[in-house]
Amino acid sequence: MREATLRDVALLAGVSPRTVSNVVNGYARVTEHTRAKVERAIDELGYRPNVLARNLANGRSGQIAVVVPYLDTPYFAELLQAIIPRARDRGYNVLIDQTDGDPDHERELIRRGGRALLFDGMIFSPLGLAQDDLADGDPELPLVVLGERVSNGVFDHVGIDDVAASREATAHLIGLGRRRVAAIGDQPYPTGEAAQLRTCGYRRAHEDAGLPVDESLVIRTPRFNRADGSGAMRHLLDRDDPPDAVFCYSDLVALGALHVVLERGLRVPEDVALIGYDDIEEGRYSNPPISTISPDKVAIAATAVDRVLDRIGSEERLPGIEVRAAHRLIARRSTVGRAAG
Amino acid sequence: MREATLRDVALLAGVSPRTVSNVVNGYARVTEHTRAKVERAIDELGYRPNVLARNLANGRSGQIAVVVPYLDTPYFAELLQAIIPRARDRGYNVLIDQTDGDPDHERELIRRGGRALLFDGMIFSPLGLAQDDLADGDPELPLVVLGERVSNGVFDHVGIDDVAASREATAHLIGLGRRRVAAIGDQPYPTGEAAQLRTCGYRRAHEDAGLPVDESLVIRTPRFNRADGSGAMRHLLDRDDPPDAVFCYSDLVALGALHVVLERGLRVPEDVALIGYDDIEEGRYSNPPISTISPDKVAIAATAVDRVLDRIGSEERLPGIEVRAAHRLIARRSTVGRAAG
DNA sequence: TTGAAAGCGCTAACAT
DNA sequence: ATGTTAGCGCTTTCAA
Repeated sequence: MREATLRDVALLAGVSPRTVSNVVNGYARVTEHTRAKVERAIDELGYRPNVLARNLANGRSGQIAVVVPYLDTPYFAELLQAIIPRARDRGYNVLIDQTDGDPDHERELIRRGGRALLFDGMIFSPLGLAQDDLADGDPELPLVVLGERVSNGVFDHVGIDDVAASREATAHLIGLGRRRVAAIGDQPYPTGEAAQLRTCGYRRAHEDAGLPVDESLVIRTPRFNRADGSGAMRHLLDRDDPPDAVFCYSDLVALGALHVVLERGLRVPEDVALIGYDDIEEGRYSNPPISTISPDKVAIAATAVDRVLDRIGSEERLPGIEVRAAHRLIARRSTVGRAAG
Repeated sequence: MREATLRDVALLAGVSPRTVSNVVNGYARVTEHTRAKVERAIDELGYRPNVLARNLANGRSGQIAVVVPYLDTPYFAELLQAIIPRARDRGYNVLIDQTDGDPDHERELIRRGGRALLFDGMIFSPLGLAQDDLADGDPELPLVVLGERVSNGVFDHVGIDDVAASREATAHLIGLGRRRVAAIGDQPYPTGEAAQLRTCGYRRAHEDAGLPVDESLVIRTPRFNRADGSGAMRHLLDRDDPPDAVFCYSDLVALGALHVVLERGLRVPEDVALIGYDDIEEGRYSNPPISTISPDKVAIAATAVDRVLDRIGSEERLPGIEVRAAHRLIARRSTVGRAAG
């Protein structure tokens, strides 16, 4: 049997479609009597509004896109887990896209190529695109950028203070008496902005302590994953003068590095102390658990969702704002040893 | 400026909307000449079809829902990473939903409550719903169920042979000379079907080897996560007669268990051998890496997507089929020690 | 092969 | 407070 339409309900209840619409959407005031009649008709027919028709009439899809480089990166998975319910609470569905860091794919998305109108706004964690590329996006698209970029006044940006956090992480290692602190995860201009900010914080911490930076201890990696961490760590341990501590630009990098250090029969943190970034659950269960920079993911998710929906709901084009979420350093056994319990 | 519509293109090209539609969709035959004219007009106006309108006219959303209990479970994240591109290749978007294993939420989804018509089909990994509950779903909804269930002839089911895989995993431990093999992850009827199949395989392996099952070594856990693995392992190690090997019903459980074993100063695999299930990347980087049952995730994803889209495309209601994907046992250091390299 | 026109089911401006 | 009605932009039947 055909699905009941709003019109069917109106006919059965003996009112106009307009009134049914009012009841369904909670608009305007409707007499208690009328409302009851309409609701009875809705139940009787098992009426469910057709989202597709509503979308067309509204010119809105009721969906936001969340674009991340990799879905199986725990940090993004944890972030998504916070974003989805937040959006749902506000009546929005989330469309997830992974780009694999492909610049063309990313560019197409912010231009709303292809699937135009499928989403009303976007939360975007760019990887392959440089700051300037973001300017080419569809200026009508309500956009919140996650991560390390700096807002250019057009879109919003939500993230933690990467320089400060990296400085703290590095200072933590130096404060533990380490003198040869390596960094794994630097990336070249122009796309590796997140990485560059972290390297900047790493340098600042050295300056603060009056220590020189041994440039050969700053290792570049293509991504922030376990394999990159392992590879870089192997390289570092093959040296005649290996580091006694490493600041890793993600927890995955730290876990990859940890794997290699233990494999070589070295001890963590006695021989090499390790600190990561992101505070993913996996880092709390590794052996030893890894110290890390913990960004307030729930705040980041909530802010990003609220802001993109505000933009969608607003008539005027809102100016881009910059939001800094909180972060804190969590010291675990990979830096402080048994002292961390 | 307003977005160009199909009508605008038709006007400019001097043809009817019908013809433009034919060109855009590659339908029917269109004269080379007409097509060229239309295409020129499309370029000139920067015309992009309005997906919302198309959806309404077609009565299709062009989206499939993928419903998983938890997005931040690496197994699901890895599966999704395979599902999304496959669906995209076939012109479909993926809508991701997480249920937290909430039975009501799951029930609502398979009934297409609320957001009816938002998706044309669904790939569903149930957790809170029992086999019988699935029968209440909207029978019109093209549905592919993932995991352990058995198809009831209405929907499709894609998964590996859990009993066989669990039997292999347990046999692997027994074959290594272990005699007190525990199992972590059993769950009670009626919802814990996946778990029960694994327990069944565990028992079979004992029968095969002529060993009795010590029922007190079969530990129930609410979920399959790290914390459950840790808790259960603590419980087992507190006994006077702890096990010398553990079959864990997921890699996360195994990682949680591993954490506890090492924390107590015991050795893996010398004191306790551990094997997991799912072959998530994390298990390859733990120390030691964990042995596991590796399901063919790419095949599972591809089969599920293809099947649900076939159902969507088909006029008649297809009968439910049962698809078994391949799996294999991967022996790593958590069971075979240094021998695994 | 192409045109004309009737929906798809809902929203909202306008009217009462 | 409720009814009337004209779209939203596309697809597709029916005619030509």
